[in-house]
Amino acid sequence: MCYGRVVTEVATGNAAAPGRRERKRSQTRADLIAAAHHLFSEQGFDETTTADIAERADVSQRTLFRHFPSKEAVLYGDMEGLRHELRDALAERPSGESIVESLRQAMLSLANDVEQNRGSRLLQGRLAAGYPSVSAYSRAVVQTEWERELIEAVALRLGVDAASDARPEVLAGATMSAIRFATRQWTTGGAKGDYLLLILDAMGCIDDLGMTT
Amino acid sequence: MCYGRVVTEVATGNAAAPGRRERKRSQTRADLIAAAHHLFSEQGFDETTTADIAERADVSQRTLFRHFPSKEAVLYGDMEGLRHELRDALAERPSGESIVESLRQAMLSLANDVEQNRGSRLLQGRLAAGYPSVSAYSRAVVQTEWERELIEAVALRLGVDAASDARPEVLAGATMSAIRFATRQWTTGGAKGDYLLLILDAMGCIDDLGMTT
DNA sequence: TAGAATATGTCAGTCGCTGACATTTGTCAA
DNA sequence: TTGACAAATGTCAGCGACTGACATATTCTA
Repeated sequence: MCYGRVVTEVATGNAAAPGRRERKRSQTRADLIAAAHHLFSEQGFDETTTADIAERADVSQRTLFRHFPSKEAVLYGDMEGLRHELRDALAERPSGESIVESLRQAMLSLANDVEQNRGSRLLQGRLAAGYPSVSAYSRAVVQTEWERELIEAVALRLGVDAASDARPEVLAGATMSAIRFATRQWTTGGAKGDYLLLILDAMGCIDDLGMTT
Repeated sequence: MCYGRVVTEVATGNAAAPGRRERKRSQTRADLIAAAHHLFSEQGFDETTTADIAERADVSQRTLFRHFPSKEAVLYGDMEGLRHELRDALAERPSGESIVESLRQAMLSLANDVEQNRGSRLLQGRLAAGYPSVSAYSRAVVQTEWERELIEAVALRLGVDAASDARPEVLAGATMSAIRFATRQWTTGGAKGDYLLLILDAMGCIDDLGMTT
């Protein structure tokens, strides 16, 4: 069940003037996210119903599901741009650079995002640690999307087909594991440490995975 | 939501005589799995309701949810032992062996299982490819359980704490990616090829991940 | 064989999520 | 400005996964 897609109808070419309609739309979207984050952090994820969220955002429950395909999607609703940032960051790396180094540099996007959205990211991390359904969504949807970006970027750089060559997927998998590890450390540590440092540290072992004892 | 646990109440110490009650219990469990697999392969996953499954297994819907915590869990209900097989296989490897080699050898368990349950594994693979909810469950529950086994085994062998040292998690992540890649190849190829060979092939690149271009 | 333990059925109910239809609101051209 | 079209929203009814509670039946054990 769950996790269905919602057609987000992104800007129709003209990225300059959003217009009142689009402005209102993204406002209710932001309201829903804010309402959800507030309630989740106050009462917990399972303990908050989608009706509660809609109520607090002052829209109907039906409207919530027009903006988000699932309750979990509202929680992660403020991570939209991150995927593209990741993609762009990867695309901008010089092709002369080693791939692992490119991946490392791309992690700056993540670190940047975490720094600018501390509260939200911490909430997401804590809920993922405490609620199986949130953890499942994070793994199965959010992280899988990022992984796909990594895979495609690596495949492009290696000049191979990701469907027939395992290397992109395996390298991306190792990187995602490093991200998970770092994120967990950051979350359980109360978001005090330097996220970027944690990631780079975790990624350090990729260079000599094969040599592991 | 979903994916809650069910207390499976495994054998009460005495592994010899299951007794009629336990026999009946595991029989209805098997019936449910068989019914589900049949209906899933005939009509698809989303198109089959838990009421349908219960009906076909000739039990009440409530009973289904006493045996399995979710519809997805019924689909993967015949994968119980695999996790422990994996663990045992890993525990039995000599500590002198390189860890990657141990992981490779442990993959024999998976390959064995796939060989002995072709139909079921192929169905699971196809449904995971076709239904987001199945794919999500596979990633978030099944694969995550396996990964945890790998992590613990590697941590033990390295003599490090998996909570503070990233290497076990990163190596396990790379391995899981190789498994995913191999499984996808096997599934889309119609389950014709040698699964073990596909896994070993995919794992081949782990040795020199850091050197990638 | 009595009594405890467990498995099952039944029923009512919650909650996530969706389709259908009517209403409002923003947009854009005449 | 107005009038028509498109998109956003509200309302309502309903499906389906999943759960708690209680009664009943079956199995185990002393």
